[in-house]
Parts: sequence; C-alpha cells; structure tokens
Amino acid sequence: MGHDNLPTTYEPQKVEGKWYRYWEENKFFQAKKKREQKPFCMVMPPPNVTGELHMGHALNNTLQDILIRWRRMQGFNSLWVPGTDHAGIATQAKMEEQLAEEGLSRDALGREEFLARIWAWKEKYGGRITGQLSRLGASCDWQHERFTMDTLYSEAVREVFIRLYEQGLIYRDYYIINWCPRCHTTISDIEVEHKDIAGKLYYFKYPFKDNGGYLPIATTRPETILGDVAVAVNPKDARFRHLIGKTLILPLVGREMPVIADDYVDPSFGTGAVKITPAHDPNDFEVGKRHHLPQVQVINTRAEMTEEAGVYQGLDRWACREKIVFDLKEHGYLIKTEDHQHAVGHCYRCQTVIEPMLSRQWFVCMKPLAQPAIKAVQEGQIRFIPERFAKIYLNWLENIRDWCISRQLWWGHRIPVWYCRDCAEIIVSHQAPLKCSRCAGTNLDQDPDVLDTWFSSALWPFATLGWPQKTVDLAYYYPTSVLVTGRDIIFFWVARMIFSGLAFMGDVPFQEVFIHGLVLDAQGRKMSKSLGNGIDPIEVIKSHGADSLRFMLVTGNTPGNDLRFYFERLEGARNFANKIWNASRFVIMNLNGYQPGKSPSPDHFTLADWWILSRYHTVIKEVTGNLAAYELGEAARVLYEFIWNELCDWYIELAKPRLYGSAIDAGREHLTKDITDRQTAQYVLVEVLRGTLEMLHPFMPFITEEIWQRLPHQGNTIMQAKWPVENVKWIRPQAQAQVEVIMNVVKAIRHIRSEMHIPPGKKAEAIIITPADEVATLLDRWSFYVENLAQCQVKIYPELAEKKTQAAHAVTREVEIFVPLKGLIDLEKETARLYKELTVLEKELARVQDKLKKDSFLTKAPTEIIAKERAKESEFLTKQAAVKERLVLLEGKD
RNA sequence: GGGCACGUAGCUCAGUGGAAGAGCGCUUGACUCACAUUCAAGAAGUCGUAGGUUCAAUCCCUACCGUGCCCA
Repeated sequence: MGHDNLPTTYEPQKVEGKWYRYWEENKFFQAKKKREQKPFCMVMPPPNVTGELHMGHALNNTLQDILIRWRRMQGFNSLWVPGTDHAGIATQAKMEEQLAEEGLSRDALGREEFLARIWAWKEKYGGRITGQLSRLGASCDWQHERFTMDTLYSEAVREVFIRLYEQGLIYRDYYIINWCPRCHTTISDIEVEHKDIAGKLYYFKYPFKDNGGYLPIATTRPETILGDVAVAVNPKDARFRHLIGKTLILPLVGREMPVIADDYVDPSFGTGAVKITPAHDPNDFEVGKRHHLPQVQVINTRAEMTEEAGVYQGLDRWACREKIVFDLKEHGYLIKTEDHQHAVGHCYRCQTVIEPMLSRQWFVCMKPLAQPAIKAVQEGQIRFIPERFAKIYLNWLENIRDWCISRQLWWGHRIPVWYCRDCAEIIVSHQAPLKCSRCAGTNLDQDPDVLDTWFSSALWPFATLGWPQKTVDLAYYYPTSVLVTGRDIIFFWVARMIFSGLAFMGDVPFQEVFIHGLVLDAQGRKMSKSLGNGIDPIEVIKSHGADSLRFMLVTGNTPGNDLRFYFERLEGARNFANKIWNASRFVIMNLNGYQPGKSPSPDHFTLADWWILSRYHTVIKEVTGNLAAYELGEAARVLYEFIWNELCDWYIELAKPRLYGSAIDAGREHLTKDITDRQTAQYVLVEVLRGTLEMLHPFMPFITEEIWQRLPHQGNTIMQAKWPVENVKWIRPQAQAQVEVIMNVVKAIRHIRSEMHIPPGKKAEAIIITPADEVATLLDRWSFYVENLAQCQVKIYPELAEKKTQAAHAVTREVEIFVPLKGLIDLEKETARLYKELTVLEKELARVQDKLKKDSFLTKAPTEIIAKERAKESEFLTKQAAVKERLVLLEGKD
C-alpha cells in the first residue's frame, strides 16, 4: 500500500462512516448463531424513541461499546441488544405541543387519531437516535433491536400485569397520588423532585363552636383550608389536651369539625395544632383514615378549585391562596405570616408543582417484590460498580412504598383491564373480552389509562430476549452480563428490572451493574434544555470525530463520578488521534523490505526492542486488568501514555536510524547497514503498534480500524482480531532498567543543552564519567542511542582526567556528565543551578537519613523498604559529593 | 434531619500506607526528513483544617469547614 495517500493530519470525517458501513454490512456486530463460546450480553438502556442523542447517551453507549468490543475480541459470543423506549409522558407531551402549534388538541383529535399521529411520528423519526448511535460507533446488534411498544413486547407487558394481578400484587385503590396539573397525569413517588422553596407559614385562628376562643393553626397551603375536616394535636401535648373532642368552625366555610388527637402531629412545628385535609395531603389522608374523617376534594386536575370550594370555585390554586389569605385577614382570622423554607414536590419532567390528590389508581404492591431484590444484592448475585451504589439501592428498596403504575395518558401500554358496566366486575385479560365473566353482559369498558413507562422498561432484559416465550436467546444470554447505566436511574429502572427479573425469570437480570456519572458542562452544571448549555454529540463528532469524543468521555472519568465537558480535553483527544495517525504513518512509510509472517530470531533484538516489547506486555497486563475492573479511564490513560511517551517519544526515535539505513556513526555501521536489523525493527514496530491499536480499538474504533487495515495484518477487521495476551517471558525488568539509564543520560544532556542554550543543530560533546564497568559497557554499547537522541558525541571514562571549569555538569543516578562549553559557560548561572540542585539533594538526604536513624524504623519496617532507603541514601550522597566538588572547583577558580 | 461523594499544580482531574502525577494553561527554545493537532527544556502543590492509628499518612480512623448530589 502506498503512503502518498496518507495525509499528515488524520481526518476522521473521511473514514468513520466508511468503516461503520463495512462492519454492519459484514454482520460483525451480530452475535454468533453457534453457542459454543461463552456468552457476553448487555442490553442497552433504551433512549426515547423520538429523542435525540445527548452527551449522557454518548457516555453511556461509549462505555458499553468499549466493553462489548473488548469482550468480543476476547472471544466471547457477544450480544449487545439495542432499542428504544416509548417514553410515555415525554412523547405525548411533545406531540401535544405539536398539536398546539397546529391549533389542535388531543381531545379534539380523539384517542385513535392521536395515537395514529404518534405512531406516524415514531415511524418517521424513530430511527434518528439509532442513526446517531451508529455515528458514535456503537457496535450493537441491530438485528436484535427492540421497541417497548413492539407487538411481542406489549404481549410481555400484559403478561406481567396479569400475573401480578393474579398473584394479588397489583391492586386498584383510592389513595393520595402525585398529580401533575400540566402533564395531566399521575406520577409515581420517585418522579417527584423535592426542592426547597422560600414560602410562607401562615398562622390562622380557628374559632371554637361553643365559646369565643380559637385554636391557632399554621399552614403553608391556605388554599387547602377549604378542604379541612379536622384539626389534629399530639395527645402528649399538654397545651391542647383539654381541647381534644371540642368542635371548631372552619372560617369562611362554616364547616363544623373536631379537634382530634394523633401521634403524627409534631408539637414543635407551627402552633402544634395541624389542620387536616385528607384529600390533599398524604399524611392527612392517613390521619383521616385513622379517624374516619370525610375527604373533601377542593382542587381539581387542572389545579383549579372545585365546586366544594364554594365561592372560590374556578380559581387557580395560587390565585385562590392569595384570595383566601386576603379574606381571612379581612375577617380577622390571620394571626401572622412568617417566611418559611420548605420542600415542595415538582414534576421531574416539567417542573410544575405537584398537587397531592385523592384518586383511584392501580398500584403494585412492593414489599413482596422488594424482598428478593434486596437479597440478590446483599448476597452478591448482583454486584454494583462502584459498590457504594448498592447501599443507595438497598436503602431505597428497604423503605419502598407501593408503586402507582396507572397514568392518565394515551401513549403507552393500555391497562389490560375491563369494567363491566352492569355488574361492576373487573376483568383482567390479554385480549378484549367479549362478555363479562360474571354477568355475561357485553357493556364492557377498558380502563382508559396506560401503564407507567417504567413498568414496561422493567422487563427490558428478558422481554428483549423473547420472554414470555422460552427462546434460545433467553436460555443462552439470560442473565445478562452487565448493565451500564447512569446513577440517576437506579431507582427508576435498575431496581425495577431486578425485582421484575427475579419475579418472572426466577433469576437476576444481570450479574453486574456498572454505574457512571453525569456529563456536566464546563461550569459543573447539569446539561439541560432550559439552561441551553447542552453540547450536541453529533456536532462534536462532525468537528472532531467520534473517536475523539469517545476518548475524551472515557478518560479522566472514574466509575460513578460525574465528568465535565471541556473542549480543551476534546482537543487533547483529537491530538492523540493525530499522534497515533502519524506514528502509524511513520511505520507504514518504512515497511520496505518488511517480511510478513517472519519473526526474527531473538538474537537480533536490540536493547530497545527488548525494552519496548517488555513495556508492551506490561501494558497488555495493565489494560486488560483495568478493563476487567471497569477502570476504563485508567485503561485509556495507560494506552495514551504508552503510545505517546514510550512508543513515539522513545522507541520510534531509537528505531529511526535502523530503518533509514544511514549510519549515524561510521564506527557502528554494523548496526544500521544490517538488513536483518532493519527487518527486526520493522517487525517490532509492526507487532507493538498493531497490538496496541487492537487494545485501543474498543476506545477508538474507527481510527484503529483505518490504520490496522493499512498495516500488515490477518483477518477482515480489527474487530475480530484476538485481544492481545500478556506473555511474561517478554517482560524484562533488566532491559527496562538499562533503557532507563540511557534515558536519564539523554535527559540530563538535553537539560544542559537547553539551559546553556546550545542550538539544537549543534553537536555537543558529552563526557560521561562512571566507575561502574557495567554502566560503562552499557553506555558504550548503546552510545549511538544517546548520541542520536541528545545530539552529541559521547565519551566514556571511569574518572575525570582533567577538571574543567568550562563545562556544564549534571549527575544522574548512575553517572556524572560534563558538557564542555568553551567560553559559553556563564559561571554565575552554572553555580546558581548547582546550588539549587544541592539544596534539593540535601533536603532529600536529610529526610532519608532521619528515617534510617530511627530504631523503630529499622526494627519494624520491612527489609526491602529499609534496603530501598539505604540505596536512596547512598545515591544522594554520591550525587551530593559530585555537586559539591563541582561547586568547589567553580568557585575556587572564580 | 439522614446518607453519599468530592476538596491534590493557575484550571480540570488521575493516583498511592513507604522519594507528589497527567492534560490544558504558563515560561524558554526549535517548522529536527511521522506528526507545529509537533518536539525539547522549565516554573508551579504544607495533597481542605485539626486531632488520632502507624516505624512511616496525601492515602486508614475521628471531628470540623467548604462544595455537590440523593433521600425524607
């Protein structure tokens, strides 16, 4: 393959689409039909079918894609099930907005027509988000794509409802529910967001019927006074004990109501006397039930006052509040108002203040379902990563309340319940019954409501695999391996999948739950539509490439923690891609004479070869280990550093002369002229680069495929390359240590060059002093490396023959270096530099010696630590002596 | 009120019971034949505060301060 067509800058836009099509057309994403290998399965958290990809999706799917690509390369029969969710409230709300723009409403349209419109919309735009996932590189099996409203999926939902009903775990009852007046539906407890609001606490007089006195009460919601049916006090509260059983007259309304005693009342709050509104407050509802109080509904589903509110009927709840306060004040009932911070429930979707309301709804009885779900996590059948999320999960399930599952929406799974108009029988059935099972009447009405969207997504891990049918997929892939999801939906989704899986499959839905954080903006705020601070992943992909976005999202991120989106970091990722591109370009351009399939004899490996191979195998070990521990960011970091700081900065530089074939030093021609040496370097470069690209492939799938295809390789795609396996026989600590000696020398000479402003083009002389034969031999054998990398001529002596002042001095762990600089040495500067070094050395030395002086250290610390400290001491002493001697010389001459 | 997380270089974040790390930014020098989306060198941190455990603490424990999130 020619290299003329390789531009110096990597252009992701030109390659990403091509490879995704290639992978898809060749069915590389599809799980294998043969079930011989071990399975690895994930189900994708389904995004809203009509939604668009946001950064949260990008992060979530990047993490999943990394895992699935890695496991696939490891040889697991891997299935990643994609799909979308019908997202009841969100989708319906969007459709209603659209209708409003046309001057229409859902009521005007009617249920059938409304649903037809949503389906049409879904058909038209439903593929958008999946298309966007493709842009990201998601290697999910599109043959397995599911939608929560698919016919078969709907069947599973009905099956679950019916089974739970038959087990007595689903019931219909009157209860205080959370009503969103804007979404016009009930929502469950966890869909209510409690926010502290600066409100007021109003104190009113409630007069007694039989004398002129009054009982003071306090409330934050005066509009609910109209629905009051009692005032409660704590039975232990001495202030009020004598009043229990007396009758009060409700101001403005004139209703007679009792003073009751109930433990629920907190004597320290307000006046210690609490007005009771059973139809509009969950606690009051309970109190009302205990005391058999009536329930007076004064606020309707539009959050306006009902007929029961008398003259206030038709007023909006807030307007009514003002009016009531005004009227009570007029009539002398207002005692005072105080500023008061209190938590107010808001709809998680539209942020409207929730109205607690008495209503008849369907509920799932949670306690019996929660028990096994608690046990599964406690006993380790499911592991949370990071573990702390298990506590959050358990705490929630242990305090679980029944789940309100009916929603007053049209878009969703219709509740499979019919009511007989003639005998009020309730019929639960898969299909519409023809006649009543009790009275045989035919006047049947289906419940108008639909199920909470999460009721259906709770079945995702098994319904997508074919449940309730006993499919091959279900038997093979269930329980799935790991669920990857955001920490914001542990309650909504993770917990519900777990108890559903246990209830219907008799087994956990996944073995591990990998929780990630949220993507925040640069200021650390949550990305949101209302703030307008969202960043569109597709725009990022267009400008920087999907690989850069993925790499940026995965690095600098630790499990469970949030991460901030920085364009600077995105650029860093793009630069990394470019770095890889150019390193590969270098290798590809230097493959003349490369012999495929021929591995050189180990005799031909140079020190550099042993070193990089040793490092490479260490990296394999680290990356694989990090992936297994879900430390994806750490794995990415290891690869980044290996590629940039070792492969590029050192190995490629060391390999250059061997490849170019031009002798740097005539005396060492044997090193460069040797065709075998050239081929050895090529071999090592190709092996290490290809293997590294393979490890990087899960993180940056596109660029790695593009390059891999251009490198000598076997197979059709990097996706199917075998994941590199660490081989300890290649790990050579000695080679690593030796290269480190050389690197230290190179760095020291470069440092001198830079400090002394020796022009880069100018060759310097480097006199290396070392009494150690071993080090001298090493540096002599590979002086060519030092000369090449530090632009100098190396001379090695056991000791300094002539003490020169006109030379810059450096000391490494192993050697002393002098760079003679005739007339170029600024003695003052050099002396200052040495003093600084001496200070540092003395500080370090003092610390080490203090340690070594202590008996407790010598007796209690492990021997290897003591040995290490002693080695440090002698090293510092040597260095210190060298620097001191140098200073004496320079200052003496001065 | 309860719980959890975080507090490390100017910024954003890794990390570890035994000599403080990266990226970006900053300073200096260089268009060196893979790459200026680059290379080389450098400055920069009482690892939130106070105690405790330990031979040894940035890391473990306790309290406190600050920030964020979740639950009630």
